[in-house]
Amino acid sequence: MLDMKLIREETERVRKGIRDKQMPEAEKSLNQLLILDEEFRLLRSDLEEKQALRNANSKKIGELKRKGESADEIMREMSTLSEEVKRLEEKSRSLSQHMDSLMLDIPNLVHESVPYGESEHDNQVVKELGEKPSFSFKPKPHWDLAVDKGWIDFERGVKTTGAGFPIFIGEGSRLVRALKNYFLNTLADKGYIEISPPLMVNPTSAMATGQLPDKEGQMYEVTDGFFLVPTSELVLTGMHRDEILDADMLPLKYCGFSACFRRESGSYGKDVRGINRVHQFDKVEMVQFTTPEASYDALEEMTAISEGILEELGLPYRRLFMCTGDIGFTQAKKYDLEVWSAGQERWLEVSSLSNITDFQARRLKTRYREGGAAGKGKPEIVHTLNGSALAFPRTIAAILENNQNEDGSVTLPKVLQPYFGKSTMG
RNA sequence: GGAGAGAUGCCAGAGUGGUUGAAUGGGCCGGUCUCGAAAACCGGUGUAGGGCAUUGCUCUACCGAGGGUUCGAAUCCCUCUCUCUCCGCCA
Repeated sequence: MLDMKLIREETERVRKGIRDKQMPEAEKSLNQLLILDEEFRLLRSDLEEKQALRNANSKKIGELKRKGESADEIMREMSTLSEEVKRLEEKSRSLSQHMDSLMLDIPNLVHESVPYGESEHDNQVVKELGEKPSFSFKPKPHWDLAVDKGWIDFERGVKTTGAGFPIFIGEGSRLVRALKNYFLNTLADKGYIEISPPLMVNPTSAMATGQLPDKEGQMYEVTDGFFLVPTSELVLTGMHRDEILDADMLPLKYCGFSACFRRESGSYGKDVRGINRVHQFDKVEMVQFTTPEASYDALEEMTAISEGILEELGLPYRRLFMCTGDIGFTQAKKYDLEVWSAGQERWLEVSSLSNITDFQARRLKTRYREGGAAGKGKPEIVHTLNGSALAFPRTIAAILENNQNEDGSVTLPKVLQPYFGKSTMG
C-alpha cells in the first residue's frame, strides 16, 4: 500500500510506476481514487466541524444540568445535529472503505535503477557464475534419476495426496534434512534469527502481507478459515504487525524453514515435470526489517548470501535483475537466482529476493523509532525485504542432475557431506 | 468440548453515563539539589488524520474489533475476536 499523501502529491510518479509495471487497470483505480480523495477530504472537514459543535453542546448540557437549569432547547438542537453527524460518519466510512479497496490496486513504485521492460523477456542477466558440468554420458533429468534410485516417489504421492505432492524417501529425505540444516546454520552464522513458523495463517495476516486479495487463488484455504502458508514470509514479516520496533533492533534479520503450499493452477508442461513445480515444497526464507536508508544495501547483502550458498554448493547460477514489467506488484527491486540443471539443460529459479520498501510495512503497521513503543519521536515505517535461501526442490534437482555419475549415484557437494553423513548418494 | 473471569496509555492499574485523552503508581525524558551519583522534589511523556501557522497552537477520531441505545458512551446493550482460571480430552 502506498501513502495516500504520496499518491495525491506525486500523482504523475505513481502513474508512471503503474505504466512501467504494465498494469493499466491500476490507472483506472488511481483516477477514481483521486476523485474520491477530494470528496473524502471535503466531507471530513464538514463532519469534523459538526462533531466539534456536538462536543461543545454536550459539554454545555452537562453544565446546565449540574446547575439545575433546563437544557431542553439545546437538546432539541442536538438531536438533529446528531443525526446529521451520524449520516456523515456513515458516508465517510463507506467512502474510506471504497478508497481502501482502490488503494490495494496501486502497485509499489520501482527503484530508479530497475530496467524498463514489458515482460519476463526483458529481465537482465547481470551475473553468471560457475562452470556448467560436462559428462561422458548423457545426464538424466532428476525425474528419471531420483525415481530410478527410489529417492522420490511421485506415484505414491498421488495416491496419498495428489499430483504435485512428491514423497521423498530414504536418502532423498536425508538430502532434504541435510539441506535444511546447512541452510539454517549458514544463515544463523550471518546473524539471522531462526524461526520455526506456523504453517497456517489467518486472513488478517494474509491480507496484511499482501497475499490477499490479489493472490487468493494461489493459496490453499482450510476449513477453519486459515490459509496454508505459500511462504514463511507471511509469518516472518507478519509477526511484527502493529508494532513499533526499537531503532536499535534494526536491521532485524530472520530466517525460517517451512513447507510452502501453492495451488499453482494453470501451470503445465515441462515447468511442472518432476519437482520443478509442486504444490508442497520446503524453503528457507530470509526476511529483514530495516530503516529506509539501509534497505537497498540489505537487498545486496541478502543476495550475496544466497549466491554464496550456490557457490558453496558448486551450482552454476545466474542472477536476473527483474525489469519493471516482471517485478511484481509489491516489489521496488528484485533479483531472481537461477541454477543450471544439467539433466534438463535449462535454468531453474531457486531464489527470489526483493526489497518491498515501506509498501508492505505500511499495511502491516510495522514502524520503528528510538526507544521502541515507549520511545520518543515520530514513528517511521520500516522497510521489509525477503528472499529465499533457497527453495528446496529445484536446488535438489540441480544437485542431483549436475553431480550424477554414470551408475546413477550422486557425489554430493563437499559442503553438504558433513550434514548428509556421507559423500555419495546411491 | 463444558463453566467462569477479563481485554484501558510503555507497564501495572483506577474509572461504570456529562468539564476523561483518561486518576494513581512504575518506567522513561528534562530540571532543581549535588564535586558527582543516589534519594527527594518539580515538570514532561500516545497514535492517526485535518486546519492555521511554521516548528507552536488548534480541531477530529481512537480505552480489544464491529454494531446499537442516548442530546452525550471507556462507562449501558448486542455480536465477534483474543487472553486467563477450573473441568474434560489429548500428542
